[in-house]
Amino acid sequence: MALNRDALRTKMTNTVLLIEDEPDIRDMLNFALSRAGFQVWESDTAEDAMRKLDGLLPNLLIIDWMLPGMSGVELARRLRLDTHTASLPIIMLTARGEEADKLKSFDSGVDDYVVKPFSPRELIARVRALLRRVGTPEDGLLENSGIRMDLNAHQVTINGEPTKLGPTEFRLLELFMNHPERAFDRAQLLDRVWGRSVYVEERTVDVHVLRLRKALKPFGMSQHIETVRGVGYRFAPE
Amino acid sequence: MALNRDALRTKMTNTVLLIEDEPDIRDMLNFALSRAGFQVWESDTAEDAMRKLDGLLPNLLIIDWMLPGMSGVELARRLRLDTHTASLPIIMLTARGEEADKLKSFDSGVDDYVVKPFSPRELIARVRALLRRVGTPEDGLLENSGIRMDLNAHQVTINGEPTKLGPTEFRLLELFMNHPERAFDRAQLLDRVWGRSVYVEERTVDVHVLRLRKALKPFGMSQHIETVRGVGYRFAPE
DNA sequence: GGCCAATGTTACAGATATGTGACAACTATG
DNA sequence: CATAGTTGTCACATATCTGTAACATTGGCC
Repeated sequence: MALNRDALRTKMTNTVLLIEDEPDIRDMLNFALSRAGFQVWESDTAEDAMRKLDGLLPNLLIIDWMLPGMSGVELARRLRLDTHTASLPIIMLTARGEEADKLKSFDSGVDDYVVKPFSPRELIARVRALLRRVGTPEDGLLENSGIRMDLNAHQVTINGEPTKLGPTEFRLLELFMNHPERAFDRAQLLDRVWGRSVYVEERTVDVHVLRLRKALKPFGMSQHIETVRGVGYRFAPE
Repeated sequence: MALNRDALRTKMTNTVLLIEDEPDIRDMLNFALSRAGFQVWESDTAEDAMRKLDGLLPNLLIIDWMLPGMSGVELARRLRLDTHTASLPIIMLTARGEEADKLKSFDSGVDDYVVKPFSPRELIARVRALLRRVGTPEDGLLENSGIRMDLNAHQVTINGEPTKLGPTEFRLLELFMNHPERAFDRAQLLDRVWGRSVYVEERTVDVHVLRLRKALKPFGMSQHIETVRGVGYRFAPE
């Protein structure tokens, strides 16, 4: 848990795709969002937005209800149908305050709804609340050189194939993958994998490194655990 | 073995805990929520709510800003600090429309915010949107890998064949299927399946996992409940 | 090459964790 | 208040992990 908090804090900045045709509002929101630490992409039409969403996905969408061409609601509806974009958090922006609109909006799978005129600070608060709720997708995931550790599921997969690791080997690999390249001596490994209060022989580390290598061997990944002669061991990415 | 009555409260699909001191509003919301298919629990103070949350958790909280004694914001803040309740979705309800309040509210970890007077339909739409975002199924149907749970009917079918599960096994499977892949340790399972006010041995979890596996066995589904050695258990989809 | 220290490897016995069956107490319900 | 079902614990059986020591191999240095 404490780990997750840290992971969130150091997470790279969240990206927001802002889909709004009125330049004034777009600029104002871009300014406010940027100042709040978000990276902002802009689109002035639904069509342009869909093109942008073909590639790397943003963390959240802000969509204006009224857009030239395809409407915001229609865009939201379509995004929900596509598995690639289905789980993107969406906040809808609109000038109309009628309840029917809100309900239609929610029905199309929108996560939140803000009525113009609104305060940028409130919008940002809602953006933050939604991102907090969604969590960053790769949270709790360690990946490097085809080795993936899902810390929540407590599972390791190599090129998609699940692998079985003993508890100690799991923690050992976790440490290595958290600090790729870095070499640890045996004392450090004992400290960080076994814990401070336990006394075990330093050579025991060697045995567990061997066991970890054995587990990675069938996938041809054992060479990633390198020996640093006279020092200890390190994880070597591709 | 002093069992807390609260812990025995049966929980059906999509339970909402409504924390509101004004009887009129409470009744109105209870009516609207019930008609929308939610099971509603009520509290008229933050203190009572906290007591209720010691047992099995509802799916969502609706908290009034103004409460006698501990305020709604303070309650939200406290719930966020406790890992047991930290991830509960919260909607804050308030008569004040001032922006500062909203921001304070969001800062305390609230997911959404609705200003009185509001339309019950909008509130329900927001409840649904939030539950959808969190991953709670709206229709009370959980399905994965051929196992289907009807949370309303309290019934499990595997590939169409009905199965009988004890109450505890049912809640256990419900938790697992709500969080596929994720590994839970025994303390977490006790917390979330038994409720935190109950004290039972950790090994008791093992026995119920065994019983759950036995129930799934005739359908060849027992391998979906995986042991994570040194940690606990997890649900593994196909 | 020969030597030494560092590391790789194996085997194993003890320690831990988990699976399982039995049972008595408890609950709900009619 | 009797019955059928459920619950939590325990004791014992298995399965898996752990640390160590002994021996094998490697790498560097003279």
